[in-house]
Amino acid sequence: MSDDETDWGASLSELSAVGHAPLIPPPPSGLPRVIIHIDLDCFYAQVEMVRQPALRSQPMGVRQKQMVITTNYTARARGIPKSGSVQALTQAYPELILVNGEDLYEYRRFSQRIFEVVSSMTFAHAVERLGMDENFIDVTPWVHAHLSAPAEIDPSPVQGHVFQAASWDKSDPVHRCLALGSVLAQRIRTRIREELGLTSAAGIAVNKTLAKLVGGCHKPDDQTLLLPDQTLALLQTLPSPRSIPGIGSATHASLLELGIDTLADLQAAQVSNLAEMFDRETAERLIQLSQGIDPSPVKTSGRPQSIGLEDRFKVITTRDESKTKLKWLWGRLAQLIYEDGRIPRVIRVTARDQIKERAQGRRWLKESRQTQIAGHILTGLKTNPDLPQREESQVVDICLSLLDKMVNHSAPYQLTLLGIGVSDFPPETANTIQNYFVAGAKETRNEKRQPKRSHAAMTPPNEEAMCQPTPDIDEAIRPCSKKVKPAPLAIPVCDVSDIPHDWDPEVWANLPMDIRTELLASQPIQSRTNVKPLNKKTKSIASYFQKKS
DNA sequence: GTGGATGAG
DNA sequence: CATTCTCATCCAC
Repeated sequence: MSDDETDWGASLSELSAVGHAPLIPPPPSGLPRVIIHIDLDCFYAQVEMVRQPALRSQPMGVRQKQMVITTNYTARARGIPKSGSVQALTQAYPELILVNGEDLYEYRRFSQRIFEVVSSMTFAHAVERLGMDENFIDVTPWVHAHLSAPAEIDPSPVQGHVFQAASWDKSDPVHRCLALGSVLAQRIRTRIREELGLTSAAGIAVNKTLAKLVGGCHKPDDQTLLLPDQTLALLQTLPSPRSIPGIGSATHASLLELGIDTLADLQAAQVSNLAEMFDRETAERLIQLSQGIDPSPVKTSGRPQSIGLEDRFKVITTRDESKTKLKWLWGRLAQLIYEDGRIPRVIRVTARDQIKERAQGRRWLKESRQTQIAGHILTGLKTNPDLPQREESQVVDICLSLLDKMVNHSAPYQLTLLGIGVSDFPPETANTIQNYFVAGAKETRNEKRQPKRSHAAMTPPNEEAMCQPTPDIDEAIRPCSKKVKPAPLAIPVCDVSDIPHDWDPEVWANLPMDIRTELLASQPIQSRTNVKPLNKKTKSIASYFQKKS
């Protein structure tokens, strides 16, 4: 037990990745990983403020049905909570302006653009999305490359806060690594603000869990660095094991059953203590997480594996109402599939039946049914956001037949949720580098489409019949619902110092992200700072856009 | 492959 | 506590 109280146990395990060989990427010569976690401040509210700048000075929140899911910092400065029920908040704070955020369309777009900005600045490094507004970035290679610059010339000042700064040692190479990470984090956040007008918070640490946790120390619009030797100090500030990302309500409940109430209890636990409720691997992971040890790699997020829409409502009791709702959902989903550009092979319908829930004594009971969908039905979405009439009714009929598997229309039921989702996209073979450079092959690439129209103005069908209409509070300040489209995002030019010197930055900047990633991935890391001969594989492609000198 | 459980924001 | 509207992962079947 005494070894758990020394505060360098965690950092040691991080430094030498022994014991986690299968999970960890090859450890960079004794130095720690450097992970940045970027978290947008009250994301939905910020997006709405960008779309409507007049909202900036107002206490404002974003509403979905009867829930206020986030408020802006103007509201929070007045003591308004981050979230709550519409009822409670509007009663206590009549000045609070609410914007409807049930349609995630714009948030999705901003989220994609944030990912693009981050990816464009971090080159071939892994960027992993978490939800709409968070990104993990493994910047270890960049840090490594810049660490080799003479330390005396570049003392690499820290950007932002250092958690418990007293133990800062500028000559410690581990501290220097993290300091470099903080410099990059600051640049990334600045770029997100410049390009998109959004502020964010960041955490810099040796793994994902710690980066995320420490990033919460200074919000909004600021960043915090965690030194490995302050890991336990940070963890001691957490009120409960539930505060650890990865320990959700179910795991927390299981821990409580085992008599593990506090984080200290979990830190001191043995795998054998947890064996009743968890398998060995999970038990080990939970104990490690409680000690700030997290070997999980930052995974590169690709395109989504599924796209879905759900709508909750007061109640639906007939097949006809369901059909109307499904038609409306499908119309919106078709637009999203069109913009994605890939044709899914599976379609899924989700439903929630209050009567079934009560019968089974459950608080929530979501059911879903899925089926393969014949290729020819959806191919129209490759070129058009709307399907031909025939195909559209085929899709709606398929959805209804899936619904029929869940609800018995000859017995009473009360649906309170319907959703449609698609998945099983064919693997993307069109994005290979060969394909891109083959003459005339450009059109075969799976380019992301420009959105044609916004669905923000679309309202659910028969909404008045199916649910109590909620007064549009935001209409009060937005009498003319002017569609504010965010300016198209130009992929920013990289820092010249960060790409090989003989590559033309302008050409580089105009290359699609996947091509850049492929090129840099094939590029030895040292060549970003030192000139090295191109290897054979890269040469032929790289020569296409080398500076003509 | 299907559908539910869990966890994330 | 879940509320809302998602998306990913894991796992029994």
